[in-house]
Amino acid sequence: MCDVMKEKKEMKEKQMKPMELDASTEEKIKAAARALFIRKGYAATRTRDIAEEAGINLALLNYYYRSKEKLFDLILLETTVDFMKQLSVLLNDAHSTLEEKVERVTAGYIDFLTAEPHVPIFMLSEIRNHSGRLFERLAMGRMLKDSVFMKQYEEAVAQGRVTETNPLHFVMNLLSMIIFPFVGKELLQRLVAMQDGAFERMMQERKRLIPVWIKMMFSRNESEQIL
Amino acid sequence: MCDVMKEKKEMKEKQMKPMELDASTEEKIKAAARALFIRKGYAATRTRDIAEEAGINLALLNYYYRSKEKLFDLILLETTVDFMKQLSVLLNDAHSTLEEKVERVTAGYIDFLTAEPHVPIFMLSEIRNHSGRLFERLAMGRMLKDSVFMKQYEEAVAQGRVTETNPLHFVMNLLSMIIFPFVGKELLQRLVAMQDGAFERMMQERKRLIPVWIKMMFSRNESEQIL
DNA sequence: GTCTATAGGGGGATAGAC
DNA sequence: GTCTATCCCCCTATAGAC
Repeated sequence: MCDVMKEKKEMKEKQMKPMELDASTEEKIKAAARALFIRKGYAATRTRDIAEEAGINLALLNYYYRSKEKLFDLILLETTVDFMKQLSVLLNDAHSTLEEKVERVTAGYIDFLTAEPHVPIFMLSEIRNHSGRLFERLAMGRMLKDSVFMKQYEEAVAQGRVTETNPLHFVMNLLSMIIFPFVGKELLQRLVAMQDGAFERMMQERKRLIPVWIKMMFSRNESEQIL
Repeated sequence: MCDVMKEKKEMKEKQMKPMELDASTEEKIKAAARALFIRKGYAATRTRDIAEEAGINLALLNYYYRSKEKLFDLILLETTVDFMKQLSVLLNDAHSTLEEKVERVTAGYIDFLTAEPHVPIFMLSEIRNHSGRLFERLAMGRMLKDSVFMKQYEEAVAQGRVTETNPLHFVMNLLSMIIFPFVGKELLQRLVAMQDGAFERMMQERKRLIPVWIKMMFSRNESEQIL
């Protein structure tokens, strides 16, 4: 676990605060910071805005989180870990087939990104600047390699059910088709003239379509093409 | 044409500067600004850094471009227009087939993004904040709809050669598979343990693979599956 | 056109009262 | 724990000399 989260945890334990019904000041600050950082990025977010959004005073931000940067690191890390954990859980379900995993990853992330469309671009653009110190200890280097998904994929290749032997292309294509439309929404909506509702409807369609496309791309058994 | 570019053009014409072999001060500033804005974004880039990168004095930035924001608007607009024009030219070539267009878009953008990997995330994250005033006049709403590509796509649908009838899914999938790996590089490289050279090699592979995948996804004629 | 020097404002952080 | 007031640095922009 990294410094930021460790400090955070110790702080919590030391204070022994009881669970409250309405969010504690500490949580209100974090929620406000998360909303603003994710929407506008680190550099464009002012601590004064965070305080206002949280309905508290600026000084409290430093009281609880020491500095803007420490607060940001916490949020970037939590957001990324949550995002990866979601993927990890789905890829390591021992009771689902390869096809079912594709369906669940697709549906799960499309729902998540519909609710939180700014998360991927936030993660991807901020990791570029802050990754060095933050993600070294995360050790997700073997997350894909050691997954149940990977074992099933290798089986499918061995049995000749799948054509492409590099599983990274498979994962890349799956994540691309799921995530990119949300990242590129602004541009895609301008490329064609698209209403706001139309985009959301397309994304719901893609829950069904992406698994079919993936099967068409990688399955050797052509009779399985459903559409 | 928008204000930013118009002002720029008038400025140039008024001054009647002759073409020089080494870049003019004006161009040096713009080049430095482009490199920094694209790499770090608007808010995180300081005018002092731009001046230093350009090897000139800070005051000259304001002399030539009035303000940081005007300089930024110019660069965001130019970058976006260049990016879209590249696409527009390829999609409107009257002498290439649908399949050839897919191949050329793929190869063209993979080469471009290999050289300029930060461009898409820059465009996509900054358009979010600055789009309002900048892109209204660009009128790219009919760019796809009026293209040769679209006519060929509709023909292919009418002849039953293509399954998916919504061309936006087609374009979305193509652009997703091309662009997303560059946008998500940092995360993808951490998801698996990947060397630096490995990523570039995969992207070169994808020049060949993406057109094949697209054909598999959307072509009704299964015998065309080459791989 | 290009420089130095500086004005002017904004933003992160803290001191100290309550 | 929470507030007000304030410090101080840094950044953009400009005045004015050359």
